[in-house]
Amino acid sequence: MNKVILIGNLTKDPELRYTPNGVAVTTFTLAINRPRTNQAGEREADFINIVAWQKLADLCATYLRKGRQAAVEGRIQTRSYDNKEGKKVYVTEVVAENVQFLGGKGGEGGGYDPGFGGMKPSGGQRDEMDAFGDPFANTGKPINISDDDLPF
Amino acid sequence: MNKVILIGNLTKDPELRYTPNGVAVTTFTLAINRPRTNQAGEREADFINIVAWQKLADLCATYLRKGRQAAVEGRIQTRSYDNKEGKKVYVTEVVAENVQFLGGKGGEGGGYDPGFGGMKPSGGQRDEMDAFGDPFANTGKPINISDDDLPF
Amino acid sequence: MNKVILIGNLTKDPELRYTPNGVAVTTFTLAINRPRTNQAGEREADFINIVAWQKLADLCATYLRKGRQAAVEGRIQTRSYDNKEGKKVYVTEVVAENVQFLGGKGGEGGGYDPGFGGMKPSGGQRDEMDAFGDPFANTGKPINISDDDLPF
Amino acid sequence: MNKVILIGNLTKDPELRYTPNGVAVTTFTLAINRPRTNQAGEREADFINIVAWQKLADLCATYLRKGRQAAVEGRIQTRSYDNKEGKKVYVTEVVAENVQFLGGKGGEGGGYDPGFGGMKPSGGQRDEMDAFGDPFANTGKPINISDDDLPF
DNA sequence: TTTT
DNA sequence: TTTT
Repeated sequence: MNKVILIGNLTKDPELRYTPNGVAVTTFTLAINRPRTNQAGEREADFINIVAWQKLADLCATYLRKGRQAAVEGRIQTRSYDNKEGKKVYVTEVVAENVQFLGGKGGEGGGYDPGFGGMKPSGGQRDEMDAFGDPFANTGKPINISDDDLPF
Repeated sequence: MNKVILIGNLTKDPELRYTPNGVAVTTFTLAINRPRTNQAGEREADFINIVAWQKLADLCATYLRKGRQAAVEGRIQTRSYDNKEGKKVYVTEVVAENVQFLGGKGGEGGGYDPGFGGMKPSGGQRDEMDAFGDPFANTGKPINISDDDLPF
Repeated sequence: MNKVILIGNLTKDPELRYTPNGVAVTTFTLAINRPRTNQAGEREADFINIVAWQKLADLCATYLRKGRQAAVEGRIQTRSYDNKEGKKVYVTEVVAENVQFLGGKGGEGGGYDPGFGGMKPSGGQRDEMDAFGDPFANTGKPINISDDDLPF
Repeated sequence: MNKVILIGNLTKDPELRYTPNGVAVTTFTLAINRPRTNQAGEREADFINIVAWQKLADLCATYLRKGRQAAVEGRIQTRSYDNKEGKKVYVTEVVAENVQFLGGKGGEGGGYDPGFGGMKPSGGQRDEMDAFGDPFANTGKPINISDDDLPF
């Protein structure tokens, strides 16, 4: 059993990308305020990285924005990848299995314009992107997720 | 809301240590098998680091051993600390709020002998340890947990 | 382990009452829409009864209203009581341990006026109520909760 | 969101039955000890009814027995049916989505012999049972579950 | 109607 | 007896 349930607010707009095989992945971070203040009397938060795949990736990219509140059900996942120095980096994140969009404290709200990074490639576009060598090139920010990481 | 529920098996014996102020902390890792095999047809597991504090730290150190099965209820926590190169390292772990010891696939079972590293310092011993300069010295393995990290 | 996490909307205003000993209890029902339609193609909901005690009872009575959305963390409880025909009635409900008030799709919103039923009795008032014979009399709707049911 | 996670022990052997259309349903009750004693100093337990369907119903009927320990993940469901006096009866139960069989404190253990009530009807047998008028007749204990209650 |  |  590996169950996680979180309610928090997005620290930034979600980022939708595609694996080399064209599978949609969106990532975002939830800020969750701790119930108690720390010893210095300050409110702290945990910042938890979330990964959503496929149809759920599309929904998150469409409906979530910075500041919005969401409930995420999923599981904790540990991965490792080799960074540019060839050193193994260990990552812990939550793979979303279900996301509920809540009323939220707002964010800048408004329409949905994912820009280029969020554009869902059709089959043709996807091929072109693959030809590009780097399917993550559209955002400039690799997330070190490959098709080996597909959780299905 | 930040809720985690895990059932898994310990990868190693738990490690009980003390903060400079003498607060008990035990850490261990749960291996949780993924329900599905990956694309190569292999069974994979997630390895999740758990931290327990105070009385729960003592219980975990007493009753858990490598291979034993446990159910952990807690919350995900993100921390950062500066490593020896002065670089910020980000850590994600689960702070246990409740642990249930399950029948488990065994482990080597048997008595409880934590050795020196697991010895609970009395007030006097604790003072001596503090005088030692490094309360983590007893294990030789700092876990980069300080009294600032107390979750209570 | 007995953990429940729910997000839903209140079917009615919460009801705040007091046990004979003057302990605050509030009850309400969450409607939670099922993810899938049934075989007839209709959307269905589950209606789950929640009980909150003491300070949490007060908070729920203050901040929740019909239609508002809330996240409830708690545990399932089974109780039985004898109805007026002397027959044992079995009840399953969720005892709230934590409630988060979400933005919600509205409700009629607005100010907080619990009326008499929600008035927290001071010590003196409480005595008078006890003298009344039935501490639930203020609502006219006994909920068959006694001081034996206190979960603490 | 409607999530339940339980770890408890079966009060009796599970009961496997079939809907009129031949869908497997197994029901059992988990006893979950409360963490604290009540005001009289006694240990109490909650008794929670679980329903599993289809393949999971078969697995539960095969692997669970009175006394065995199990972890159940699922959701709370409310149903109503009309009893023999034509009165609406409200039922709250947990629909299992995943069940993990734990080591458990035993039960009488041993082989698997479901007897007649647990016999999975082949297509032909199922037809005969349907012809019987009451698919629940094999146990003599209707559970008031019909094909309308299928959660899929 | 209850389990360890 | 039900909510959005």
